[in-house]
Amino acid sequence: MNSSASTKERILTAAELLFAQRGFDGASLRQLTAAAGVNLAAVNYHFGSKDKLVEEVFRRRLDTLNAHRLAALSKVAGQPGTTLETVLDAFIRPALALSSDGSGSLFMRVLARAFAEHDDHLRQFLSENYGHVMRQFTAEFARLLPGLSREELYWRIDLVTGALTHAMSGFGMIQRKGDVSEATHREQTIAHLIRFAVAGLSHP
Amino acid sequence: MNSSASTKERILTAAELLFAQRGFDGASLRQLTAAAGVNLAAVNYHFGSKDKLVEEVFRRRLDTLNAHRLAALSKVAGQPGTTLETVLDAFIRPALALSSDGSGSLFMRVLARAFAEHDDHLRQFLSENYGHVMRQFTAEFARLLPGLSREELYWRIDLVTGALTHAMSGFGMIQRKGDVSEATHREQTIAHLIRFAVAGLSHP
DNA sequence: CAGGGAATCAAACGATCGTTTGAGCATACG
DNA sequence: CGTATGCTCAAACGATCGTTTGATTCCCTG
Repeated sequence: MNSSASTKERILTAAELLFAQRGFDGASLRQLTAAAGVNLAAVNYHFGSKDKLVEEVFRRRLDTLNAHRLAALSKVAGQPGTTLETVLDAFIRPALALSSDGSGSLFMRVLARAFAEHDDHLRQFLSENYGHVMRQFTAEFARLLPGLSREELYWRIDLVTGALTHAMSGFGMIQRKGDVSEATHREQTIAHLIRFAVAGLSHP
Repeated sequence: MNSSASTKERILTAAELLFAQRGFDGASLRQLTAAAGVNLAAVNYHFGSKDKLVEEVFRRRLDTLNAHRLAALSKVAGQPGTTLETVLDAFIRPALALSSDGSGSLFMRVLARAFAEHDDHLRQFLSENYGHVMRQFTAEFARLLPGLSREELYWRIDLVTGALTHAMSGFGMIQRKGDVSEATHREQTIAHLIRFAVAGLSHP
């Protein structure tokens, strides 16, 4: 573990890794603090409790990830030339950039876990703090797909979200062919996901 | 809890509910046996260990679910009039029938959990025992989509699987409009999922 | 009716969990 | 220099975990 970073940062990085590997319950504070090279009591000292640590793991990544998403969305939302592709790009690209980062490459896996676990407390935390992001994207999808009923739109967004979350949680796991660069691979993946999402959202 | 069923059956039913609600680690054998109305030691007596119980929870549902899927697939696979829709129907309909059963309505949620948790032991168990099912469906998809490369096909199947797993894990949660019957609602959902999957698999 | 294997039971096992404690250390400020 | 303040540390807390034990009850069969 990086011994130059601060204790809080080392704990967050080790927690992200272990939460991705073993889940929130499965990763103990003793494994976690040992991997981070800090004392066991450091978690409760710096974060208050294990639950607060979990929230902070999400906050560290989602604050900037969703800020990037909204920044990209604001550049295209409501504009005349905007298409489904450009809106989906605003949603997908920041997530895959984070996954390619090396630093945050495991976070999408953690997010997929929280997505599958129907834990009420965690869902409420995510909804309260980041629900407005999905709401803004949904509004733009509704504008670009005027033929769909509200119910039909929610259905399709739910399905697309499930597919993207699942796919992005595995990004970085699959070995890419040696003759393409990381950037090229990412662009191809983004194109894949966008085409799939467009087909799922806009089929007749 | 149903006190007329056998102890093993009562344990499996209570385990399915609690695994869906709290996860495999989160549900303790004490909560589980209390909910089932059986003694704490009954789990280790009848199943050997908690891990074996988890496997049995999957086996009880997946044996019949996948048998139904393969039976439906064998009726259409390779036939001249077969389309993507009929193959997807063979895959989706048995799962939603199980979800509508009342008895097994929570199992798809458990399956979605196992899907998100990248637990090696559980994945190996599922792959060894039920991997041939997805292999047969994949072969039929490949036959119906000759224009796609193997890599492209795997990509799309992975995305569709993620979407369907996510959607079916929430089936039964959403309140349906009061004027449609359970059967009608299920048919509409199947139609929804099939159309989405067809669009995701076959877009140009 | 008697005997015996299957099933259930309360109780306890050692291990591990998240959390708390209080002493010890460092660094900065008067 | 003395002393606050922020942080780290080993150790222990009570609770809960999965599992095991040995006695007891149940039920079928001869």
